[in-house]
Amino acid sequence: MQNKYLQIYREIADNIREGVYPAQSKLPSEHDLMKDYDTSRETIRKALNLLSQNGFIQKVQGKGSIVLDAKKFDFPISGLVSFKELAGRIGERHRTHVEELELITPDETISRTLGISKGGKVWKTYRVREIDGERIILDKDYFNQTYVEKLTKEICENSIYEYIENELGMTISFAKKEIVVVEPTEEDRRLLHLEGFTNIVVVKNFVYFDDASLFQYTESRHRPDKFKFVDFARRTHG
Amino acid sequence: MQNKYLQIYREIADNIREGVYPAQSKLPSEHDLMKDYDTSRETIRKALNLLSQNGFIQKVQGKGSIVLDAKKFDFPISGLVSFKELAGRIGERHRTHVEELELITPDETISRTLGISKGGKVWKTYRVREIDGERIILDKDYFNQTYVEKLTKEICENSIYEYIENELGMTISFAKKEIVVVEPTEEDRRLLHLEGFTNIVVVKNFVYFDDASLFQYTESRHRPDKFKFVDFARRTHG
DNA sequence: TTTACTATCTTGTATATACAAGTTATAATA
DNA sequence: TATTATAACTTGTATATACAAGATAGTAAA
Repeated sequence: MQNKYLQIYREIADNIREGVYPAQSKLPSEHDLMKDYDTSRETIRKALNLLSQNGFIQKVQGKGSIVLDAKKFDFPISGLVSFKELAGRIGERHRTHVEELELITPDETISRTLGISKGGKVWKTYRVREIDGERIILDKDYFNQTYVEKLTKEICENSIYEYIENELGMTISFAKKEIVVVEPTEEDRRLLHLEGFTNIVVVKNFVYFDDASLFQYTESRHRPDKFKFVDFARRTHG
Repeated sequence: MQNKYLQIYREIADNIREGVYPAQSKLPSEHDLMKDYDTSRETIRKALNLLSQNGFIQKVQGKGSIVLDAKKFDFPISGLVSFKELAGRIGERHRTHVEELELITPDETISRTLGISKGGKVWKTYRVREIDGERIILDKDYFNQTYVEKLTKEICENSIYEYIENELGMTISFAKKEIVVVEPTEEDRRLLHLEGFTNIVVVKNFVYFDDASLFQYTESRHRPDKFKFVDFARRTHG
């Protein structure tokens, strides 16, 4: 048995996704949910606040919790999900080609970004994501070897995040992302199908564990016509 | 006097931005903050959770709250801020050209996106954002007249959000965003400086009030070389 | 009919308590 | 010395209470 409030969050989130609570309708009141789940109001409120943060509902004082349109969930790359999780969601035919995999002594740039000390090593892997026969995304990943000791081609073909979380037992927690548009390099042109494209979308990812240690830097290089980023943002007042 | 927890949040956030709590250091424990702010632990925890959500700190059970690198705050367009707020932050010389402003009967597409009923009207405005003498962004805004009755050139040149929040007294609450890359239209080429660019970054914004009513649809069209989007994402487990 | 009030329902804020669980430093033990 | 156990300190979860504040429906008064 786990967290009560997380369980309630997931149950209500599923209900919203499945249309049990349709968009524009209202959730039961906190008082009613208390009785439904046999718990305290604060626990219900924790679950509702999670739903609000993640764009499922909008709480209005005095009225209730309004269900928002959950189209949010054909999200391509917002949030922090692995390509495998993503591909599973969109349900397309996809393949991953591991183009490079080696343990390197990092150059100045990578050393600084990942905070590698003298003599420290880094796992580097280039992976091309193919969807419906087209090579669309080039993922350039760098892992601090202090945290990820060994990588294999099999792990890279499946899911590195799955390996890290399930095998190594680490908890991936948060990331800072940066999206820019640049001209493709020779490398991009060699590895991706870029005929006729003069720009490429670069998503830089700095990924951290639970304890705020930075373990991964990734550059995800997308063909512009297949790129889409969806986000949910709340306005902070003051 | 306002919210205690919001005040505490802002005070600690400012302290982090100003380096009073440097990156990688730890905040005082919840117990100590309780005493500092003469409040209860739950109130402190509300403030800390806000800081965590917004990428200021990482909480680690048993250890404390680790301060993260607050570079987050040279953000160009993540979150939900107006161009005026943004430009104020980056402190560059900017100008806004109001290219179009009229009350229209919306076409099918706009009607459907904004949920306009028969006979309903929409304020449409095109604004070009000039930074350091270059016309870089084209903002195409559509406002449901039900919520925004009247717009003037002066309001559009200053800040529509400021007008809505301060004059109309409405609370802008959240938005769904979508980022894609497309080929520029003739209109883009006419209004922006696009010599040599074959792509344009389109940020679609669906903006909602407090009570979950959709009042604005915006297409922000950016010259790709000047575009940058920064985001902070937490991984949701399960 | 219209207006104003009131009771009631909703969510928001602040506080207090209890215990669970993870971390760390210290002291006791082998 | 090295290991183990303990105590103290940290954050996490769950509960209960009280009151504030916004929304709504019904009632009473003008």
